[in-house]
Formats: sequence, C-alpha cells, structure tokens
Amino acid sequence: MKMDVQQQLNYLAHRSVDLHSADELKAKLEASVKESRPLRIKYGADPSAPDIHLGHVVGLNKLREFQDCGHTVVFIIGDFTGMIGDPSGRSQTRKSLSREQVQVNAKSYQEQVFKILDPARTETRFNSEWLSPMHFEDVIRLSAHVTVAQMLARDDFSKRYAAQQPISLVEFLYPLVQAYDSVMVNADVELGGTDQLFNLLLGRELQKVYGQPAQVAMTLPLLEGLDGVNKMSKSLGNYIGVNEASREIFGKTMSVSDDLMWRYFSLVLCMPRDELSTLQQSVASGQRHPRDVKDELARKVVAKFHGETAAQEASSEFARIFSKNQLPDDIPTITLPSELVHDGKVGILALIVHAGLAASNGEARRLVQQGAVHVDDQKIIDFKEPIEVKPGCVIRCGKRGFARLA
RNA sequence: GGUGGGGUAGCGAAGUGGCUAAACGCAUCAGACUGUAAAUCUGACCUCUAACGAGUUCGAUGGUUCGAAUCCAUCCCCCACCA
Repeated sequence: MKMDVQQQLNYLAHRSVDLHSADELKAKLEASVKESRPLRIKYGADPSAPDIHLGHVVGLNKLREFQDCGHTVVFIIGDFTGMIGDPSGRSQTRKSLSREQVQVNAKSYQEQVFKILDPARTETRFNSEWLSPMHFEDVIRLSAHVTVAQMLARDDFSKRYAAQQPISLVEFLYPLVQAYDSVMVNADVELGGTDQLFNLLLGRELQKVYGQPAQVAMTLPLLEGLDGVNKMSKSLGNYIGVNEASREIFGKTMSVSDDLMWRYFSLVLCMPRDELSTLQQSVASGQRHPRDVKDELARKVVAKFHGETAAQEASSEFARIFSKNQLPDDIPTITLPSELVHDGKVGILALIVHAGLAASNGEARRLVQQGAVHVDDQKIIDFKEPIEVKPGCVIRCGKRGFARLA
C-alpha cells in the first residue's frame, strides 16, 4: 500500500483516542520515508491470559495498518512479568506462571495474533531477554529515574491512594518495566488501550533519559464487552475470543446490544467512518432491520477469524436454532448408566443432571417447573413422571442445552 | 511498633441472639414477548426430597445458650492511617 506521509498519518491516526503527538508521528514518518527505514511499532502482551479476544483485536487491527504502511511491529511478550505475577492478588489474570506455562501461552498467543498481523513484518521479543539478566542494582538505578509524584499522576493510582486503597509497590514497577522495554527495543511508536496512556508516556520519559528519541504514544478505545458496560476482559468473562468456535463467536456477537454494535463495526471490523454512518442511517430510517445488520456484523466477525464458509454456517445455524427453534447440527450423545433405568424408563431429573444440562437435581427440577425442558419436542410438565428411554430421542433444556440418547 | 476498619452465598453488600438459607444490587439460568443469546417484563437462583421436611452454610477452632452469621475466647488472613 503506497501512501504519502500525510495519507499515512490520516490513516494511522484514525480511531485513535490519544496521540502524543501527531507532529512527532509525522516527523517520524517523514524520516522513515527519507531513510527508507520502517518505524518500530511496539505492542506489549501479557502471556498470563493467552486468549486473544476482540478487545485485543482493536489494537492488533491498528498494528496491521502500520504494517500495511510498511512498518515493523515489535510484539513484546511479557514473559518476565508474567512469571512474577501480581502479588497483590487483585487481578485474577495475573497469577505467576511457570516458565513452561509461559512458553506454551506465548506460542498460542502468536498463533492467534497472526490471524491479524503479518508475520513477515513482525518481530517477536520476550522481555525476559533483557530483564532476567538484570541485577538488583540495575533495578534500583532504573527506579531512580522516576519519582513517586510522577507515579501518583496516574489516574487510577491517585484515585486509589485518595480512597485509601492498597497499591502494591510492584504496581509502580510494572509501568517502569514497560517503559524500559521501549528503551530496549528502540520503539518509535507504542500502542495501547486508553488505560495504558500513562505507561506509554512513561516510556517517552525513560527513553529521553537513555538518550533516545521519545516514542509516539497512541491509544485506542477500549472495547466494551458483552455486558455492554465494562471493557472486554477475560477476568470479567465478557469476552469473545478469536479462537472460539465460530458458532460461539456468532452467538456472542448477536448478544451485543443494538446500541453497542456500531462500536464493533468500527473497532473490530475497521469499517470506515462514512460507511458506518450510512449503515447507521439505514437502520435509523427503518430501511434496514437492526437484526439483519447485527447478523452481518456477526458474520463478518466470524469470517475474520474462521473464514467465509464458517460464517455462513454459523449464521444459518443460529437462525435455525433461535429464530426457527429447530435443532442444531451436532448434539452431544449421552449413554445412560443402567442403574438410572428402570423398566425402560428414566427419571427426568436424573437424566438432565446426567446429561450435564443441570448441576443438581434441584436445578433440574426448577428447569422443568419453568417449562424449559422438552423431550422430542414434547414439553415436560411433571418432573416426577419417568420418561421412556428411546434411542435417538432428543432432550432440550432451555434454548441452548441439547442432548441425544444413545 | 501503635491506632482504626474488615473477612457473609459466583461477585458486591445488608444483617449484630430466635420472625434468617440469610434483605438488596450485579452476574447467571429459565419463561413470556420479539428482531436475537438485543431491549423490556416475569420467575428462579446452597444440597437432598414428589411433598411435609431434613441436612450443610456467614474466615478457623472451641465455648456460652433451649437457640448463634449475630455473644465470649483463641487463632488465621486482609486493608488503611500514624510511627
């Protein structure tokens, strides 16, 4: 993709929230063209949560755009920090990991990341490379470059400090480590979510201390997760993972609220502004149905990670199950242990629990009482009535639970 | 080292001797409706039991009491502030 500097700048700055600064980025782009040297775009990943989800995709999309302009992505896997974890224990995703576990995670991370990034223009680095050999002396020298007041300038630190909430010393160290990573890889630009702004700016400060030109800090919006409120994250369980089955991705995307789906179009699919507003208008005017637009969104999201065919299948499967109330393609088959069967019949509660459709008899009973359970399309009303064991008959539990008797 | 505040169901948070298997909110699940796993409304939401009911829960262990999440003792853990 050939673009002049101004075009690159417009293209790259699109969708960003913070950019420190556009002028510096422009200067770097100019220098890049002049010296025909690709810029080094840094992006850090936490290997303790190896599932890449749509929240990460927002950043990866932008990285890909940099690559399409000829620049190099420096993908840093924070294996060193991952092995240390977060001893404050606030964050479930920051458990300390073994070296082996980090390796495994890192590998799966790369596989997922290259669904979007171009491997040929990606340099993967592990930060243990330069952090492991450091002596405590080095750490102390490094931390001497930053003051507590600087740290407290970070929004969430100052808030927590004011609210008398705990702040672990390690939490002060992490931004410093991240900033040091920038120094070690000679980053020209660092990308992150808006919650990373402080860390990105600290990288600039530290690079100056080390006599390097300061990196450009660019932040991108945080994508709201399935709850529609909080940012998408693994620990909140409101995420859509790129490695999930296509029907899962499709269904979860369909559960995004009507209001929020535009952000998915923009941030996940990189739909250009004008195209997006045309689409929005067509829905507002009643020309297009929100459901159909969301179906299009879900198809495109699935296609992005699993291809066009899988997307079509997921869409028709979804329509079949939820719109037409029919059965899915593959239903797990269960075999009943003989002790559950008496005179060719089985208690419905035992059956549901055995099939894994309910966690306990009590839950199974509730499901029946609420009219959620069907056997071969026949609603079960009485949970005391045993049902006949017929091979191949289908138990349906709510909208999403299915099992077939062997 | 000192002072103060805490540990209640998946999470948050009430409850300070019986009416408490424990309010409320969130999350979850189901039903209705629909345009969908949106939105809205309704219901359920420790385990066992067809049900009456029973059994295990409120950081841990002992104790007081007819009766404890609630009182007492000891212990464990967390947090903030002041040094």
